Amino acid sequence: MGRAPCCDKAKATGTGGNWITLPQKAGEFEGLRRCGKSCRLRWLNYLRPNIKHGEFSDDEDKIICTLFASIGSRWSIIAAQLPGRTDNDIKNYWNTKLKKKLFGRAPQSQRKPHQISSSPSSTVLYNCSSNTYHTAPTSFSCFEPSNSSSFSNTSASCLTDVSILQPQESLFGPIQLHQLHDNGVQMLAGEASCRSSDGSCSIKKN
DNA sequence: AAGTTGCTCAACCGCTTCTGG
DNA sequence: ACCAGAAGCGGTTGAGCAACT
Repeated sequence: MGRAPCCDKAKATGTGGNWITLPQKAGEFEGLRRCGKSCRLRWLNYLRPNIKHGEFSDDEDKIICTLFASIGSRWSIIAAQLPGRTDNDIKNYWNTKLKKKLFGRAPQSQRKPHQISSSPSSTVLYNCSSNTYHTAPTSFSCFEPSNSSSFSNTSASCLTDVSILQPQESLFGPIQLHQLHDNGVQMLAGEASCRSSDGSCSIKKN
């Protein structure tokens, strides 16, 4: 009954069984005291082959920021765009480093442990020319993958001054991209969308 | 050297989603 | 349509370590 065990799909990568029965089997040999859920998590986040450990690259930063701006804290979807990174990894990276990088930090005396002082704004702006991130009151910036329509291409380049408007209402529907000109005029520059089925995102430039 | 504070990240927890009976 | 049970997901915690005083 129920969903097919994820291990059926994962046999090729080594779990080879049912997460619920795995700790029982392991316990027979090593006295392992873990529930199946913990085993699954440990496998997914740490033991799985091809997991990348270590520093995130600038490209990965950009992709995380862009996807967070457009779909929010859907870490599994964001992780799907970053081969070798896990949702837990990205979540931790966002909470401990990237958020500070984006939103700045309050004086240490005002902070409690494990707390980010400034509440995350729903908007993120990336300045292509200075290669920096900052908050913006009404718009998002986004990146355009250099030569494909998929974010799986990590060598993203900028669409200068392009903003995604009304992101909250457009989680998976098409999001209009507007280009801001020096004289303040906004021109429709393209459309971005994410598919809820597989979490892939794409940008179509006009 | 000892105590305090802050940071990182693996793991936990509880809720949601999915799927076959 | 409903239920049961398993996986999936995201928020949160806390141990261990580093930096600072």
